[in-house]
Amino acid sequence: MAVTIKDVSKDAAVSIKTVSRVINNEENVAKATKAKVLLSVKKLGFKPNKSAQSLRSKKSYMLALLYDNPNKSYLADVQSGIFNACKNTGYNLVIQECDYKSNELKNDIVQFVEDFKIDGLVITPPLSDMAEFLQNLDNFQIEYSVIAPSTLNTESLYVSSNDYEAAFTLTSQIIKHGHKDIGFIKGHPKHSASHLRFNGYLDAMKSHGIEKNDQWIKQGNFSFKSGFDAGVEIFHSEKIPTAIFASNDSMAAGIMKSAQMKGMKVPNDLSLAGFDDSPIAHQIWPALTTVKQPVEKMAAHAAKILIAKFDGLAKQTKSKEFKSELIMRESLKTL
Amino acid sequence: MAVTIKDVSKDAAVSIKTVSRVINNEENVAKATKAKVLLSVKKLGFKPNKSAQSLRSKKSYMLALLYDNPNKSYLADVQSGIFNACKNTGYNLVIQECDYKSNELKNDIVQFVEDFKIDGLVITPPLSDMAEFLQNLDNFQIEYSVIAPSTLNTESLYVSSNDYEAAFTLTSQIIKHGHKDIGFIKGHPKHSASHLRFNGYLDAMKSHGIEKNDQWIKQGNFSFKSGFDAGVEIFHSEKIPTAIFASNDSMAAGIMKSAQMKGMKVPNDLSLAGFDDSPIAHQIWPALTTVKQPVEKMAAHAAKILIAKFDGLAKQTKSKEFKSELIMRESLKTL
DNA sequence: ACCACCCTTGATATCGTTGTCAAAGAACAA
DNA sequence: TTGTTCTTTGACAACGATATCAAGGGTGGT
Repeated sequence: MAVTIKDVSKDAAVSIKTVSRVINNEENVAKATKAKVLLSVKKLGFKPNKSAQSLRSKKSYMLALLYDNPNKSYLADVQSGIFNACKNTGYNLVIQECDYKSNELKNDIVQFVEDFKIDGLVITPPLSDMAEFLQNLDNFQIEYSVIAPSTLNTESLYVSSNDYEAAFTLTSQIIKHGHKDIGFIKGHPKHSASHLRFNGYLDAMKSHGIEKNDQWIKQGNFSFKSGFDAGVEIFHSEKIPTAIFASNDSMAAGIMKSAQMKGMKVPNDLSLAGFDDSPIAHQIWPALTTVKQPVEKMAAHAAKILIAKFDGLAKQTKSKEFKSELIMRESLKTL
Repeated sequence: MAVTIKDVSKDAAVSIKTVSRVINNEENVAKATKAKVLLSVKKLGFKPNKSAQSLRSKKSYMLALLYDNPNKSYLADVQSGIFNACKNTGYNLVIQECDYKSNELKNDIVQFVEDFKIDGLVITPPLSDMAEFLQNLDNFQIEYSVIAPSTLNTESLYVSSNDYEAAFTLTSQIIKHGHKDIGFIKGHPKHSASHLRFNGYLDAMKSHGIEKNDQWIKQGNFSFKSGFDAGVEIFHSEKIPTAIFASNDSMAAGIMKSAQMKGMKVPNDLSLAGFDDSPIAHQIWPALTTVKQPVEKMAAHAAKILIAKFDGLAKQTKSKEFKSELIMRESLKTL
């Protein structure tokens, strides 16, 4: 049989309530008592029973990851970040796939949270960009933290990245490599990152005094296929750009495929840049110049600020912006 | 306040124990009583409180996925399969990363299962191939089901795939395309799938009366880099094969990169085949001929047989072998 | 010396289920 | 009819924590 709070209380010669106070870090426990209890806890190897705690305290000690994102590698990184953050905190993670287009989404999620008594949600794009959806969570007093939201509400918990800045820098780099004819593939329109990256590109072009060419700017949706299709279209134009910046690596890989199928050589005939540093970025040849975001760290932090709030340590762990890193690889060539 | 068993018992005018019997599908409840209770359950929207059930019955209603596998897309498929299987069963999934090389692995996992009161484990390669590890779980009476184990113990719960057969078929296809000089890249030696696939290749070669060439057979470990390195080595040989079959897609992509860097064209100068149908297989150009395993279905089934056992329905859901499917794409060309 | 107040502690109720065990009723055999 | 067995049901304890509330002891002010 496992060690219970009762065993500890006997061993430490205090009441069970006192043990409870110690393990919950409550105030008003004499230092000596606390030490005595902690000793017994350690000696007996006591671990509180989650079910009992949960039953009595109405907390589930469960976070849920909400996603509607086909990018497996992104998702895997997010998950792994959250799992690491949960380790040794007593919190656990459950994963919930959603359909951001569903009309029932709002209600489904509220139902889900209530059914499983989820303590808090970690929300990924594009759900993190749906203001009405988040508002609904607020109305039901559901706790959540968002990854890369579009509007930085200072009251809510979030982690963000510097997409605009990174896109600006990368575009500037492309320009510095001598390119002027630079195409752009936009990401999924529901993701705020798409707009941030696009604006970074636009502003970099403008600030270097380079005209954009709308024939080379295509709408994609972050999928390989949308990149491929955009490539096919662009290569049908009368004039072809010397470089294309795609808002993520999958689309850049799609463009590369369409270029190679046309007999064009990357980077000799066409320079390419992506975004995200997904595995695909270095598993194709030539490898993609791209921007690496600390996705795992961001996800971990998103979980941490939630947990900190639950444990009453909100002051220590706050919302935060993370910096991305430019990764120069073979797909970008000096003209 | 949520609806409890007490509310239901009042509404149905029976004791709480009877309600408990109904929701747990126990025997010896009169048909009429059962109907009455189910009606109230539905009417009030009663859902049993997990924590209370768990506390009293000593079950956690949690499965854990054990893995030590760097392949994110494989893992994502496995996860998603298990999640689907868990849906509406009341079971939940937690994920546990392990280090298969660790000496403490055995003890760590036992500890983990006891700490979290995990009801059962779903075990993926290469952990599923470690006989001693599985034996240890048996000793501690920990329930588990394995995905693609090396030795098919009829007593244990497992799902397997026909790796040998698929590798045999694919190799035969390559031969039918006119190739005789066929290289092979072996997978991670600790994965039983590696040996099955290799044997499928060897036997297909033999049965078509084709000599293997050991210079073209390299040891890999399923990683992109190991494929790349193997390619570099092979392309240094005096004679170069006309086709290479890599035990997974990542390695095939690695070979493709090394070939392209050498200026070779795939499939004109070299045909390639992979295994797994990972996303990368169709995100490179030319797209890879490969073998698609129903990973998600397999994982779902692995979870199902576990859950069936817990719910006393072991007879209905049994261990099973799944068939893979050959996917012909551009990377394989007729000589 | 006395009282008020705060800090610390514990006895006991409680969360929402399932387990135990016994009782009531039905069914069957003699 | 009577006793035996089986089916169905319910009263109450128990799981292992936290919540409530009251009591004991120390401190400081008067």
